[in-house]
Amino acid sequence: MDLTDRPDLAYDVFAKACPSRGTLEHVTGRWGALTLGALAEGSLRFNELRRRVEGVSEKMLSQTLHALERDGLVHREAQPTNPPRVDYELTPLGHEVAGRLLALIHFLEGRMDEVLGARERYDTARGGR
Amino acid sequence: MDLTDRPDLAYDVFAKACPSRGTLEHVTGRWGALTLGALAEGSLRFNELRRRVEGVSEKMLSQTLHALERDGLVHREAQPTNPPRVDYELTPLGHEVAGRLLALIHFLEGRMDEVLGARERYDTARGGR
DNA sequence: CGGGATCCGGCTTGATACTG
DNA sequence: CAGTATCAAGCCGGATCCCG
Repeated sequence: MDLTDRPDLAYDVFAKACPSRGTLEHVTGRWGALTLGALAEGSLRFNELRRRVEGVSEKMLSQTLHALERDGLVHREAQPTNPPRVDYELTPLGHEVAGRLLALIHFLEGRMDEVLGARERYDTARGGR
Repeated sequence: MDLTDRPDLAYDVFAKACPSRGTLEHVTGRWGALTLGALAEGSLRFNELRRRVEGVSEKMLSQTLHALERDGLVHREAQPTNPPRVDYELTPLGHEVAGRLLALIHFLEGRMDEVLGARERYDTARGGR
């Protein structure tokens, strides 16, 4: 596949002003990737997500969920009970995206020893500085 | 697959302090993803990369390449000629990562009309604000 | 519980200039 | 060509307070 020769492609992520670049960043961003990964198992409530995605703040989780909902990858289901209950789940499109994302994540997790080995070699080669 | 039940997994990206999270960010980050995508076609020189990845600054490209090289995903081949010539290419591990990344990118590019449609619906539903 | 609004410090980013 | 150094700006992200 030749990436330089796709004249028919409407949304080329390599183009500066293309909206696909923005969506890619929502999906692969620091919290977007982990949020999608967490929701791939099934629907979760706000604080369940917060616990699953270690280190995320309320603010960033909220922000991330809004972006993903706006892009049509996540569905928000609010029940007007008291206390309120809100469930987040992937849309069909979100599931397809999450599947490809998890393929990448799981591959990386399985090869981390190679990555860590490369890091050590790189660091010792370039001396302690 | 149940992500909550992987007790044997050494590098769980959902864990806060896990090095896999850092590597995932190098790979999926704003410039990391595009750099790996560009190199998936074949080796490129510094300024070729800079032109291919629209909008990246010299500094960020340099920084991105260092991180990817350190993680063992990119190989740097410098020839001590004058003027200097440096080629960057993916390692075998880098190719596997880039393949999975491109699967995600191409999928998103092909579904951008759905995403854009969802955005419009979201925006008009929530009034002009 | 499920968020929104605000403040604020610091890391990241992007120009610009400089070097080999 | 292939970068590094420097610096100002701004956006990200955390903390906090608030509300329904």
